[in-house]
Amino acid sequence: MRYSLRQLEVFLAAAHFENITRAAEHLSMSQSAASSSLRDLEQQFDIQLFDRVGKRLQLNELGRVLRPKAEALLDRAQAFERDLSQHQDLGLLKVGATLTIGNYLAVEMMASFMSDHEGADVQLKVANTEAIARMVENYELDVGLIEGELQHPDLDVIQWREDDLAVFCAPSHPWANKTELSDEDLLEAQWVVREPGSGTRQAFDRAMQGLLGDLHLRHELQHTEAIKRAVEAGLGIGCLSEIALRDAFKRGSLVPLSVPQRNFHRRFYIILHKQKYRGPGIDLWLEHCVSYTDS
Amino acid sequence: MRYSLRQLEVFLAAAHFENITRAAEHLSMSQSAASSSLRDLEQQFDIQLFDRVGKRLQLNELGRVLRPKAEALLDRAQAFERDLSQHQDLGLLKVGATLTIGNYLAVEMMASFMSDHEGADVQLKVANTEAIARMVENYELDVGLIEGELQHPDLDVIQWREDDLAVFCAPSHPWANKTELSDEDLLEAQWVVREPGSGTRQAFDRAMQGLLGDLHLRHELQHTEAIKRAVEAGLGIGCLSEIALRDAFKRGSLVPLSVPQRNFHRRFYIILHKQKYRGPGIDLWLEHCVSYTDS
DNA sequence: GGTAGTTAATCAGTTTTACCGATTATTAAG
DNA sequence: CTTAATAATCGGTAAAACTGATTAACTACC
Repeated sequence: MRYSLRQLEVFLAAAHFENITRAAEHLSMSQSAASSSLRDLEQQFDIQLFDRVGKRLQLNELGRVLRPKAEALLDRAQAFERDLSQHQDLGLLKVGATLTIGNYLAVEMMASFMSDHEGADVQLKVANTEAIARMVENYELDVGLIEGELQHPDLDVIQWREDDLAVFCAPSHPWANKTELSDEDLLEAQWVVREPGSGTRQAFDRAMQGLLGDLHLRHELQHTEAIKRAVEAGLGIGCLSEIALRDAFKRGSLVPLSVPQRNFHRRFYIILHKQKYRGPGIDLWLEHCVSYTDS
Repeated sequence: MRYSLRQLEVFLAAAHFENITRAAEHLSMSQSAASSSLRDLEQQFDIQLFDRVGKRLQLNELGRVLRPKAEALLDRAQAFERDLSQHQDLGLLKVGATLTIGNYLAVEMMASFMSDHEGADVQLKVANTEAIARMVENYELDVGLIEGELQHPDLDVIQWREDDLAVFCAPSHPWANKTELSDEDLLEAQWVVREPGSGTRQAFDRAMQGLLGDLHLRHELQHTEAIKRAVEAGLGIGCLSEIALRDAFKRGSLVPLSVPQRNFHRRFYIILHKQKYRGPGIDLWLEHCVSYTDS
């Protein structure tokens, strides 16, 4: 064996930071040790993993090819280390989710996952679809749960579950007892919706095709709870994922409105890096995602 | 990482022979080295992989559980070692090109390159000469294909192929059957040309030396196709690279005009970062550039 | 254009690790 | 009881990994 796991760690940290000094800090070693470790690795095989010009380190073609393989190998090595340690723990699972999923699904999923699997540890990161995808691509997250569609050569995108948006108003709103809204009603309404760029807004825009330019978008807010409170306060009617509204509907603090001629359906997706090693923790999480149904 | 690949090798050899001496021979090391290597591994994790009954080593329960995982890991490590030494893979090649080259040459070059070289992947970025040069300098692109001249201490600028601009008009234009344009004609004409800063415009300006201030530049457009449509519509006469006009001339939708006293010749260049590691992918691409002739 | 700040590489020196040869202890077989 | 086989251990050495300091090349800010 002409290389060591340590050299792999250095390589991957350097690839991640594109900076030897920070890589060394991250691995708790001196900058000179990291530098020579990387040099040794390259010399052993007479290759270059980085382009160097002055102070810059830039992962080159070969480095980009080798990185996923090294990442997978090191993940396996770490899984084996856990096996050796007998702490049959699954390791820390880093999950990313978009806002709606993170607030209304993922937190409970995390809780039930951790109670199902003694010793499991899940870390949740909430961000928008693009940020989640970037972090999964960059090995900063193990799994992503997203709303938006996505196409990426290095990522597996798995259809996960179905979701529907619901249009709703306050119980005191004049339409609270209306059986159905027509397109004319939609045009007349004062809307309180999520900001452009969010997955919920994308789905809303898609559902409103044809009317979009003529809607009265009175407020664009970044948080689902803020939208619910705004609608409760009578500022207009809203449109959010059903999962964010279930409690409010049950309590009666908000009232669903029927809009049968519009399609509010969408899908949630699970994303994973194709070349990442899927240890037992990830496998169990995927299983959990499939079997999980919120009660 | 609290263990080494070497320790894994020792563990596996010992598990195979159930005999440290043989295992040590097999790994070309002393018995004592093998013994302490195995002891270190067990001590690090405070585990026992073997039952020791007198002189005999017997793989125990835990050892039997861990052996297959260790085998799998070491196999992967060896596969990765092969990847490190052979690096036959071409990887993703990031190519930048200016507008004219990108639209009329590079796309077909990419396609034929990828069909010639199984497994090659080329990404194309279209931008102006300065932007391409900056990205090559910054290691964001592996190769640049540009029209403008360039002088840069960190970049290799290689002459690539010859190109000629052509002056042209609509078939319905009064000059469509004129054999030659004089300088007086050029001054009288209504011109539709590319915007300043573009490589095509640089070449045009150079060709028009001496007349430049007095030309009627009726329209300055950023896209070759827009210029062609403007000239077709009779808005004036144009000047673009022949490669952008070949189809239109063949179809007869535009007509070339002869301007023998002016030199419309120019060169295309390949640019590369001097200090960049030129892997097999880049080398193959350069070869492809030299040999490629559009049919 | 000069100056302070970053950064990767390098060097000299030290610590740690890996390894060897020799020895010892334990066991099984004769 | 002796002998052969073997794993563990010990002392010493060579290799490696690492550190701190320095250097050289670049960046960014005046």
